[in-house]
Amino acid sequence: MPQMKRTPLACGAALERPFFARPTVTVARALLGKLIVHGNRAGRIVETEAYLGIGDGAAHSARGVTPRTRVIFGPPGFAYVYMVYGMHYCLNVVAEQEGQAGCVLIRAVEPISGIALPCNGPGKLTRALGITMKQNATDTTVGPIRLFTEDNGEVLRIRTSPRVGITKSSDLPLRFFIEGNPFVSR
DNA sequence: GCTATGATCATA
DNA sequence: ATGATCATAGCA
Repeated sequence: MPQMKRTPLACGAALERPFFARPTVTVARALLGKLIVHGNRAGRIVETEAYLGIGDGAAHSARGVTPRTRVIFGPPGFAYVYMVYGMHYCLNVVAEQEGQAGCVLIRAVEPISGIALPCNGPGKLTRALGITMKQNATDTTVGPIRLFTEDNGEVLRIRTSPRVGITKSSDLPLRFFIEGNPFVSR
């Protein structure tokens, strides 16, 4: 614990709509190091994955609008939550302009406050933050899940790799994480 | 209606 | 490597 000293909680500005209205990969990288807050629980995003639209076989949005994927085609900055394997929830943040598919899976966060469970995996972090389908399709700029910059001009070392746990389009380098961070998954 | 398939995780 | 467990999507 002593070796990972950080400024107490330099919570900066809330992320606004234009932050999310950018290419999905840009948003996926930009979300690293940002703070995510739900109720009294807060963490720092250390690992993300980009899921594109048509053409990305691994993305839920690959085959167009369905009841489930509707939010991914909606306004940027909204939360897309879904259940995987019948027992875990995954949290995404919608990117791109409204009408364009694209979202960013939050894969791991570093606990900052109010967190009592491991956060090094997409299913674990939703559990630790108390996120369920109730938060699906909520607006992160005004809703229960909020995102903030962390005001400590630290320059992040970002690494890239293929996405985890998928079978289609598994060669694309769309996973991003903070190099050396101990809270990255696996 | 029926079935296959997971953007996972814990256990062994 | 395997099992838990269920919403979604595609098809009949």
